[in-house]
Amino acid sequence: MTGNARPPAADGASGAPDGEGMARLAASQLRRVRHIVDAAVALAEKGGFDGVRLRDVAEASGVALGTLYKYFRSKEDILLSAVNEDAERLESVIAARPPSGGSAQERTTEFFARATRGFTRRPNYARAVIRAVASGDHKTAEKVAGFHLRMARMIVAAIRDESPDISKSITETEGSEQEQAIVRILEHVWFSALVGWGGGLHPVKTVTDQMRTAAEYLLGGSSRSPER
Amino acid sequence: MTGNARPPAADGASGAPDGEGMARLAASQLRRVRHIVDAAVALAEKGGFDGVRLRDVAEASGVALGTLYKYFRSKEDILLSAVNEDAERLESVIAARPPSGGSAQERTTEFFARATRGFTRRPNYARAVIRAVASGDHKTAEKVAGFHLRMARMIVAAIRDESPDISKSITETEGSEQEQAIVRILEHVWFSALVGWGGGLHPVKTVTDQMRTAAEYLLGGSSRSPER
DNA sequence: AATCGAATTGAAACCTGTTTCAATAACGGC
DNA sequence: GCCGTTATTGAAACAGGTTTCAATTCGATT
Repeated sequence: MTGNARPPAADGASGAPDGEGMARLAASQLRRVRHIVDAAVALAEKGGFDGVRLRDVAEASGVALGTLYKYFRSKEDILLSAVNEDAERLESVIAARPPSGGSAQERTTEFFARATRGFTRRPNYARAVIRAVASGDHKTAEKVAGFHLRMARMIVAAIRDESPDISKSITETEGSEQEQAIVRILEHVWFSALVGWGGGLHPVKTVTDQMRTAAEYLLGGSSRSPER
Repeated sequence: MTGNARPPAADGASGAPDGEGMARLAASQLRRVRHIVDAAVALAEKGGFDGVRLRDVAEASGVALGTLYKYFRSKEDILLSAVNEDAERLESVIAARPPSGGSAQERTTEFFARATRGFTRRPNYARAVIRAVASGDHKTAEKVAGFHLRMARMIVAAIRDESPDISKSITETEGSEQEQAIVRILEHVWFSALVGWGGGLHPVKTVTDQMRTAAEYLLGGSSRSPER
């Protein structure tokens, strides 16, 4: 009886590690995972979600399909790892040079403008990732939640005119009740607007415009009752 | 030379009709389309998106796979037809008994509460439909856009304390600039919150709660700068 | 160096969405 | 009722995500 590709479980990091759970892997394994994600991203940049053929990912990253499926639960899972790395990088960039606007509203608008620009700079990859996030797969909920938490941390920082605290690991939701409510809405609007962009409903500019509008309503000072 | 399943094109209603484009079909064809959608919905109620196996849909609705693909471009397309019918029905219900709250904020909150309740009453079906909407398929963008337009009409009606005008066909965006901006944000929040629910990130109650919060910020009178 | 368990491989199978196509049935106009 | 056109069927093929598994390799331990 030769070993199966599946670990004997019992360990929480078994099923399909990554993110924090990837820490306990040997160097050679980390290298494999890295290659897999890199290959998937490269293919996504060229051909979007459909361009990421797992057989190609496996070949390009020099592993067998079975190995790929040992580390990732699905195609979406790989792309979610990639977008989580993106978010990490974004947070570094934001921490190094936080939004500079004078008001919370301005800083938030600037933050989303920068995030959107950076993200949609590689449109095919962006669409692929959006589809992965939107797929609503329960198996990948953790990674999606992790992404949300990191985004929330950056948004709260922008509202407060602070730098996101990169050193802290992300476990809890950031901010006061009210801040959290605002942040959730902003995240919803951003995500949904990106889905609309990805689906061809509107151009990128619409995304940043709508984020500006949302920031006005949520963080701007003026009250309003809509006029026809 | 036997006829192919594909019409000779040249007509806008060719590729894959439905919605308005479905009007010019013969009665027997309408009946087929109806059976297809019904079968898909029934399967989705049982097994969600994955439960809708097109071979089963075809068999249950008594048509061949080729016929199914003559009327619909994809699995998502079928589910989008279903959700558009849902939206139509919802609009009838709303028109018959519009949200009764005293303020725009209250009516809007009530509207989304009713829409969410009705929608998530069949969780598997709802998740299937969410996934179809979120898939971001360019080929189905029209149906998604149509859904958005109808939702927008209902939301504008709720804000204005009117009944949605069912008689009017949906072509243009409703409402003033400002109303449209608010409506778009509300739609984004609703959609994204539903995606989160569908992906197991939070319970249904979170959806309605977040809609209430969004309505407060967007339609409530009080200005605010978030307190920590 | 021998050894044992875990990781990896390679190749095939499986499943389901999608496409294709020749044969057949249904329909509308004459 | 006949005819040409269009719709439908049935069955097969294709594509790519996912699973499976016996054989092999790797790595740490001794």
